[in-house]
Amino acid sequence: MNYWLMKSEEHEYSIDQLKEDGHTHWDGVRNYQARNFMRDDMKIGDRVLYYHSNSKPTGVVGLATVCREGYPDFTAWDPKDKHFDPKTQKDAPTWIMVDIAFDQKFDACVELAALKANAKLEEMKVVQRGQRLSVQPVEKKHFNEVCRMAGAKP
DNA sequence: GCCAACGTTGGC
DNA sequence: GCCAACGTTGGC
Repeated sequence: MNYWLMKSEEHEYSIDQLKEDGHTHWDGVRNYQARNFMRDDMKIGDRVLYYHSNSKPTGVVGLATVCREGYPDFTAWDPKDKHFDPKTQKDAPTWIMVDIAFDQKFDACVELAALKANAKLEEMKVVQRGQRLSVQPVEKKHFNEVCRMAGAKP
Protein backbone atom coordinates (compact mmCIF):
# COMPACT_ATOMS: atom_id res chain seq x y z
CA MET A 1 0.00 0.00 0.00
CA ASN A 2 1.15 3.51 -0.80
CA TYR A 3 0.67 6.81 0.97
CA TRP A 4 0.08 10.19 -0.62
CA LEU A 5 -0.56 13.83 0.02
CA MET A 6 -3.04 15.66 -2.17
CA LYS A 7 -3.48 19.41 -2.19
CA SER A 8 -6.69 21.26 -2.76
CA GLU A 9 -7.51 24.88 -2.28
CA GLU A 10 -10.11 25.05 0.42
CA HIS A 11 -12.41 27.29 -1.58
CA GLU A 12 -12.10 25.03 -4.63
CA TYR A 13 -12.85 21.71 -2.99
CA SER A 14 -12.65 21.37 0.78
CA ILE A 15 -12.56 18.35 3.08
CA ASP A 16 -16.07 19.30 4.16
CA GLN A 17 -17.24 19.08 0.58
CA LEU A 18 -15.59 15.68 0.24
CA LYS A 19 -17.29 14.54 3.42
CA GLU A 20 -20.64 15.66 2.06
CA ASP A 21 -20.07 14.02 -1.33
CA GLY A 22 -18.53 10.84 0.09
CA HIS A 23 -16.18 10.54 -2.85
CA THR A 24 -15.01 12.60 -5.81
CA HIS A 25 -12.93 12.47 -8.98
CA TRP A 26 -9.65 14.32 -8.66
CA ASP A 27 -9.79 16.30 -11.88
CA GLY A 28 -7.74 19.24 -13.05
CA VAL A 29 -4.21 18.00 -12.44
CA ARG A 30 -2.13 19.39 -15.32
CA ASN A 31 1.35 18.46 -14.23
CA TYR A 32 3.13 15.45 -15.70
CA GLN A 33 4.81 14.27 -12.53
CA ALA A 34 1.57 14.35 -10.58
CA ARG A 35 -0.19 12.71 -13.53
CA ASN A 36 2.35 9.89 -13.53
CA PHE A 37 1.79 9.19 -9.86
CA MET A 38 -1.95 8.89 -10.43
CA ARG A 39 -1.57 6.84 -13.59
CA ASP A 40 1.16 4.45 -12.47
CA ASP A 41 1.34 4.19 -8.72
CA MET A 42 -1.98 4.94 -7.07
CA LYS A 43 -3.91 1.82 -6.17
CA ILE A 44 -7.29 1.20 -4.62
CA GLY A 45 -6.95 1.38 -0.86
CA ASP A 46 -3.98 3.76 -0.86
CA ARG A 47 -4.19 6.31 1.92
CA VAL A 48 -4.23 10.06 1.32
CA LEU A 49 -3.39 13.02 3.52
CA TYR A 50 -5.85 15.73 2.48
CA TYR A 51 -4.15 19.10 2.40
CA HIS A 52 -5.63 22.58 2.15
CA SER A 53 -3.37 25.02 0.33
CA ASN A 54 -3.84 28.77 0.06
CA SER A 55 -6.07 28.71 3.10
CA LYS A 56 -6.05 29.81 6.69
CA PRO A 57 -4.54 27.84 8.08
CA THR A 58 -2.86 25.74 5.48
CA GLY A 59 -2.12 22.14 6.39
CA VAL A 60 -3.40 18.58 6.56
CA VAL A 61 -7.08 18.54 7.44
CA GLY A 62 -8.02 14.88 7.14
CA LEU A 63 -7.68 11.54 5.41
CA ALA A 64 -9.03 9.98 2.24
CA THR A 65 -8.68 6.66 0.43
CA VAL A 66 -8.16 5.93 -3.24
CA CYS A 67 -11.32 4.22 -4.50
CA ARG A 68 -10.78 4.20 -8.28
CA GLU A 69 -7.51 3.87 -10.13
CA GLY A 70 -6.29 6.10 -12.96
CA TYR A 71 -8.66 6.89 -15.83
CA PRO A 72 -8.93 9.77 -18.31
CA ASP A 73 -9.63 13.20 -16.87
CA PHE A 74 -12.59 14.10 -19.06
CA THR A 75 -12.49 17.76 -18.04
CA ALA A 76 -9.45 18.18 -20.33
CA TRP A 77 -11.81 17.75 -23.30
CA ASP A 78 -14.43 20.21 -22.12
CA PRO A 79 -13.91 23.69 -23.63
CA LYS A 80 -16.06 25.17 -20.88
CA ASP A 81 -13.97 23.67 -18.13
CA LYS A 82 -11.40 25.72 -16.28
CA HIS A 83 -8.80 23.03 -16.93
CA PHE A 84 -9.59 22.52 -20.63
CA ASP A 85 -6.52 21.43 -22.59
CA PRO A 86 -6.97 22.09 -26.32
CA LYS A 87 -3.94 19.94 -27.17
CA THR A 88 -5.38 16.74 -25.72
CA GLN A 89 -6.54 14.32 -28.43
CA LYS A 90 -9.93 12.76 -28.00
CA ASP A 91 -8.60 9.23 -28.41
CA ALA A 92 -5.36 9.74 -26.52
CA PRO A 93 -5.94 11.26 -23.11
CA THR A 94 -3.01 13.23 -21.78
CA TRP A 95 -4.43 13.74 -18.32
CA ILE A 96 -5.40 11.12 -15.80
CA MET A 97 -7.34 11.28 -12.57
CA VAL A 98 -8.30 8.96 -9.73
CA ASP A 99 -11.29 8.88 -7.41
CA ILE A 100 -10.89 9.32 -3.69
CA ALA A 101 -13.32 8.61 -0.87
CA PHE A 102 -13.72 10.51 2.38
CA ASP A 103 -12.15 8.77 5.34
CA GLN A 104 -12.02 11.20 8.24
CA LYS A 105 -11.67 14.86 9.06
CA PHE A 106 -9.17 15.76 11.77
CA ASP A 107 -10.46 17.55 14.86
CA ALA A 108 -7.98 20.29 14.04
CA CYS A 109 -5.85 21.10 11.05
CA VAL A 110 -2.25 19.92 11.35
CA GLU A 111 -0.76 23.16 10.18
CA LEU A 112 2.16 23.47 7.82
CA ALA A 113 4.02 25.39 10.52
CA ALA A 114 3.60 22.41 12.86
CA LEU A 115 4.79 20.01 10.17
CA LYS A 116 7.86 22.17 9.65
CA ALA A 117 8.50 22.32 13.39
CA ASN A 118 8.50 18.52 13.73
CA ALA A 119 12.03 17.16 13.23
CA LYS A 120 10.61 13.74 12.33
CA LEU A 121 9.05 15.26 9.24
CA GLU A 122 11.97 17.23 7.89
CA GLU A 123 12.33 14.88 4.92
CA MET A 124 8.67 15.10 4.01
CA LYS A 125 8.24 16.75 0.62
CA VAL A 126 5.52 19.17 1.61
CA VAL A 127 7.75 20.98 4.11
CA GLN A 128 10.57 21.45 1.65
CA ARG A 129 10.87 24.77 -0.08
CA GLY A 130 9.63 25.14 -3.61
CA GLN A 131 7.72 21.88 -3.47
CA ARG A 132 4.61 22.61 -5.50
CA LEU A 133 3.44 19.19 -6.64
CA SER A 134 -0.25 18.82 -5.92
CA VAL A 135 0.03 15.03 -5.69
CA GLN A 136 3.06 13.72 -3.88
CA PRO A 137 4.15 10.42 -2.34
CA VAL A 138 4.44 10.23 1.44
CA GLU A 139 6.39 7.74 3.53
CA LYS A 140 4.41 5.51 5.86
CA LYS A 141 6.27 6.79 8.91
CA HIS A 142 5.44 10.38 7.95
CA PHE A 143 1.81 9.49 7.32
CA ASN A 144 1.61 7.89 10.76
CA GLU A 145 3.33 10.82 12.40
CA VAL A 146 0.86 13.30 10.92
CA CYS A 147 -2.02 11.14 12.17
CA ARG A 148 -0.43 11.05 15.61
CA MET A 149 -0.12 14.86 15.63
CA ALA A 150 -3.81 15.07 14.75
CA GLY A 151 -4.71 12.68 17.54
CA ALA A 152 -6.31 10.47 14.91
CA LYS A 153 -6.14 6.76 14.19
CA PRO A 154 -4.14 6.15 11.01
C1' DG B 1 -0.12 41.78 -2.90
C1' DC B 2 4.58 40.10 -3.19
C1' DC B 3 7.79 37.05 -4.72
C1' DA B 4 10.57 32.65 -4.93
C1' DA B 5 10.47 28.38 -7.17
C1' DC B 6 9.46 25.78 -10.80
C1' DG B 7 7.25 24.13 -15.28
C1' DT B 8 6.29 25.12 -20.06
C1' DT B 9 6.80 27.43 -24.43
C1' DG B 10 8.99 28.92 -28.38
C1' DG B 11 12.75 31.30 -30.96
C1' DC B 12 17.10 30.32 -32.50
C1' DG C 1 19.40 21.39 -27.34
C1' DC C 2 19.77 25.91 -25.10
C1' DC C 3 17.73 29.43 -22.67
C1' DA C 4 14.89 33.64 -22.03
C1' DA C 5 10.27 34.81 -21.33
C1' DC C 6 6.23 33.83 -19.37
C1' DG C 7 2.65 31.56 -16.44
C1' DT C 8 1.39 29.17 -12.21
C1' DT C 9 1.76 27.66 -7.49
C1' DG C 10 1.49 28.66 -2.99
C1' DG C 11 3.61 30.48 1.39
C1' DC C 12 3.80 34.58 3.74
